[in-house]
Amino acid sequence: MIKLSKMTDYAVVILADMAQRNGHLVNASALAESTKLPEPTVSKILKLLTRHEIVSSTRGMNGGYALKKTPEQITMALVVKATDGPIALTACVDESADCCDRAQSCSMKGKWNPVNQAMQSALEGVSLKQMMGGYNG
Amino acid sequence: MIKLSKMTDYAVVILADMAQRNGHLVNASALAESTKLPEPTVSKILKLLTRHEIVSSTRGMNGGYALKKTPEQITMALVVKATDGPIALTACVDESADCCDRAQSCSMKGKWNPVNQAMQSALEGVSLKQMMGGYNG
DNA sequence: GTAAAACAGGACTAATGCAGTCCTAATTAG
DNA sequence: CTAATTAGGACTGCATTAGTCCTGTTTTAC
Repeated sequence: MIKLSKMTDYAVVILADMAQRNGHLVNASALAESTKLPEPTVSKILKLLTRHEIVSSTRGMNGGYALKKTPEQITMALVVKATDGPIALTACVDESADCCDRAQSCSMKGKWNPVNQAMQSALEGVSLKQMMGGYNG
Repeated sequence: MIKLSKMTDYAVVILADMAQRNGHLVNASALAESTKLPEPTVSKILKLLTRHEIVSSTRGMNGGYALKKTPEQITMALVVKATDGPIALTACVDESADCCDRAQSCSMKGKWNPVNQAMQSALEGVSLKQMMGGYNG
């Protein structure tokens, strides 16, 4: 089964939780407790989300995290990119790519683009807000 | 990176090769040579494709494989299902699913459906023929 | 009828990648 | 200066996947 990593799954749960907090700072351990996920894992994910500017972080005592975008602006494409890396179903994303050791003979070289793009569009079409639909804390 | 398995990748290469042969039977070892892929692997993939009725097989001496559908009819969704199993980005495909050990507390339970469906549509929208575009053996 | 060619199915092994944890450094409030 | 908190990265163990191989079944040729 094509699947996204648990990291992405967790990231969505964490972001949904943060979205309930109206921009207030929350630290990693509070989020871990609230989501029932292990703290080191939550921490790791928050770092990834921070690097990709989906959440903002504040260091030091009384520091923590907050959403940097609205739930409408946070698409699954963004989250997947942050936790799983670039969205592409194969390494062969363009004609020139050194996709595999069979590149010379591979007749499919560069032909995966339509699939990768369809995939990316699909993920851009779903926002955090949509995924939270019906949820009322 | 979200990615499909190498099996799916190989499957497309194999199917594209078969599509060049105008319905003639080809055996596994000939396909292995033609695609430069290892024979046992090619064989394994052909068995999967046969079970999912994408190719037909003929046993016995002078047996082999042939496409059972036209390149237009063979969508990426079909191929992925044959080689990777059901198309779903998470195990949490519906409200009732016993998706994980945190099902009770998971606020995202059942919310992945839009993403899974968007994904499936994306893969159904790309056919083998499209991927072979521009290829002239 | 026997042997050879080819597919069917499944068991096994090795390697890869990911989840998860932990440690050290940097930053800020008090 | 000390405590709280994030930043970054290294390390380990587990799970999944790729890949191979073996045994059985079917069909054709002689």
